Amino acid sequence: MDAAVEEFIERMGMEAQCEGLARTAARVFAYMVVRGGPCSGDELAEELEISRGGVSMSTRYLESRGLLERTGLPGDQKVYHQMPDDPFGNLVETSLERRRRIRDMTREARLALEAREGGDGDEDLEGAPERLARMEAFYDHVVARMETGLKTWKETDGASPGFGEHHTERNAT
Amino acid sequence: MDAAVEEFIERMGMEAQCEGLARTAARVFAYMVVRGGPCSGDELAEELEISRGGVSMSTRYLESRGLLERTGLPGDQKVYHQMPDDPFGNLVETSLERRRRIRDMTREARLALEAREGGDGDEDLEGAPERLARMEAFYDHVVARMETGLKTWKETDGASPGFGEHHTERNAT
DNA sequence: GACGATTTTCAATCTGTATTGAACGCCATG
DNA sequence: CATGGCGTTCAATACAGATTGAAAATCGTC
Repeated sequence: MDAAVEEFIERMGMEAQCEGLARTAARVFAYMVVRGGPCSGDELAEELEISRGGVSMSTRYLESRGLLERTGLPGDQKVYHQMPDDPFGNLVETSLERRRRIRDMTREARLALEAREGGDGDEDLEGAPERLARMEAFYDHVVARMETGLKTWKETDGASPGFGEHHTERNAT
Repeated sequence: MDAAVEEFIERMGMEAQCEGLARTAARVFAYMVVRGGPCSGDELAEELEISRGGVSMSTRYLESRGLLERTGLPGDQKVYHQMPDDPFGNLVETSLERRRRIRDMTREARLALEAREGGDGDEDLEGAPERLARMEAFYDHVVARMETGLKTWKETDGASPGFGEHHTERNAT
């Protein structure tokens, strides 16, 4: 495999934790970005030097996040993997969901604090509702921006060539 | 400690990995959002039930990311911790940096691939530059939006009360 | 419906990272 | 300049989660 590609895959394996991807899954994803087209599990295992079980785990997980999809090739009972139409848009969904959760639990904490008897029982909590409200506002801002950002991406991306057509050299007939 | 606060802290400890925070550091951060004001290391260790060493590690790390700052109290040689002016803005910087790195390494991989002799040596790499370019465009989009989002946050946040004034009850004189 | 090929599952293991706790260093004070 | 109080460091440990490999399930085919 090309050295530049290899480095890309390995580095992606290290960095993509911020997207909530385990190292192996990230490497599979990176490889599939380069590879694009239908690719068997054996191929992945061999190219990335991971066990067949690991391939199964990773591909299944990537699918569940819409970062990979499976297909078949006529005249071949193997399962093949390929990039879905918009893998990157789907990549955001998870981070977005996490941030929504953080925002929600911040709000819950604030509401619980505000609901307590008016006089602050614990004086150390002075101003806590305000601080939580600020954190909530922050994550509201982040979530809102991620949502609109996702939308604009989908619009501009729809125009681009995309991963849609895979040169599925139908080797049957 | 208030049950709602405790839950907030624990849940934050679980979720904040997406912000690149270790569990303990995230718990300290969450506690400090609630607590706000000057807080000694001993207090953190006791409230969060972590070792004194762990407190030192976490606070040091949070400081390095601008999520916490230290201060002293007159008539007290202990080190106190408090929230900086804009902890949340600083929270984004790291995710932003990570995404920049992913974008850059994607570009590098693409350039390396394009630089190779015109005729694709490996036919499996057909379309790879285009796919990498799309990933690059995605991260460009993400990075750009995060940058402007950070700016707008700082503008709106500057108007809010903020963490600025801590009721540092000067217990001297 | 049995066979061969392929994928999935899962218990055991491995690995990286978080956490502890005791030793050390530092500083202010008397 | 010795002492006490804190903060930091770091080697040892604990732990969570990733990875493997072999057994089991699945699927298509004859």
